[in-house]
Amino acid sequence: MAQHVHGLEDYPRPSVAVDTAVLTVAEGALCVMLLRETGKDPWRLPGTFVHPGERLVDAATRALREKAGVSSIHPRQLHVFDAPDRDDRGWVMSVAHYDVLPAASLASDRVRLVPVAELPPLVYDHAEIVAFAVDAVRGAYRGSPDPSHLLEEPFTMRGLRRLHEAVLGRRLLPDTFRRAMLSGLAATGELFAEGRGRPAELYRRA
Amino acid sequence: MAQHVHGLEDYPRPSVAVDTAVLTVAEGALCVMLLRETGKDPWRLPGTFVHPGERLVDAATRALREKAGVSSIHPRQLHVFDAPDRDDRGWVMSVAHYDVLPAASLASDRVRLVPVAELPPLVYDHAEIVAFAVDAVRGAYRGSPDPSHLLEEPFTMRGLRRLHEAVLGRRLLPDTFRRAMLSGLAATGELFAEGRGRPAELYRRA
DNA sequence: TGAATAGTGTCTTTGAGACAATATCAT
DNA sequence: ATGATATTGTCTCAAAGACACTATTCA
Repeated sequence: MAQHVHGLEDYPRPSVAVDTAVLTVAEGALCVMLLRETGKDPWRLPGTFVHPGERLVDAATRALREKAGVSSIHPRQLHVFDAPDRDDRGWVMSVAHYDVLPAASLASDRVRLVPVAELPPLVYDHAEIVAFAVDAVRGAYRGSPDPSHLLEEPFTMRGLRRLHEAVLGRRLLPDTFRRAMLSGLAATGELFAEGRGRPAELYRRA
Repeated sequence: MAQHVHGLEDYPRPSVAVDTAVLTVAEGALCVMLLRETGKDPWRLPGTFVHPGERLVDAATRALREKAGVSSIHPRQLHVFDAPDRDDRGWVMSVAHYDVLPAASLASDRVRLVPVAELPPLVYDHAEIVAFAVDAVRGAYRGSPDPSHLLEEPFTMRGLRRLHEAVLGRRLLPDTFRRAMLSGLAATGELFAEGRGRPAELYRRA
């Protein structure tokens, strides 16, 4: 990479960070993964500064692996938070990212899963980043069945509906939900019985 | 602003630029404002590096005023383009922005309005930025009447429809369009006659 | 059999899309 | 009157929402 070519050395540059809101569903609620450096710091999202030659998505992935022990992640860009005084360490822009992962892959003693409806105070503008991420994920779950692959296949219609109810934060009518999702599903023909009642058919994503 | 505090001085930093796609409607087509430094350079979007303490939106506004003579602009953030080799001068990220302005306010000998359907080759990834901007603007014009205030009030339903047809790049049915837009409009009660035919009612945005 | 759960039938409402009819003006 | 344009009526179709019904299983 050619550094210090004409036009680039004249400007002071900002530090560019990435911060990622990792969302999941745990105990029937949409949760965000938070961590804190020490026991008394406020909660924060995992983030890091971008290294030279690194893509933003790779920086976000690296931060999650190193700081939260999370792998197999594919962060997506949300928004740049650029208030000059947002970070008291200096001029730092944060490119917010988000991703959605199964809660099982977030098991670590370094992190805590917190329902997005009960957020504690977060550093800087991290609460705003969570709000952006929640909007993006809820939008995706309105239109298609489990776009983030939180469920293991195959799954029942009831399981899929419970997941969507957790993500959206509201109850869904079983019949309306079924008809909205069927076009994006493939029936396996297999059945799954759980306790009483008629067994449910098992589906995969189409 | 506190510079060189712990943790910030250790990392080489990228140059952060803003590039803005200014869209408008001219001669019945959605156009983007392009400029070039010299006569033989390829076409480009107006952009600049972000100055210390400056917000991205202010940098974009400054670039448009200085390089294209455009004022009264309110750029909105689209996406960060961060390929490490996207700019041959070095490590440069570009935060893409867009805005929509009346063609009359873009009159300048430094710029050219080009229909987005007939883009010439652009520098770097500027064609991709234009594509992002076109998607955003078309999405906004699908749902509500002239959200970017391109039309002077009051206007006729026909004028509004011609504008939306230009933005979306396809013909719209007069009656369907009218019914889709009426909820976002306020009828003035005044009429406007243009040549033959029944005079059209004049509307304002609701 | 009865309770519980899964799935379907169907009615209503809403809106898009499309075609046809009516209204109002210039010539 | 005739042509041109504006506006409304109405038909069809599809999808969401909601309620009621049928189907299948366990206790």
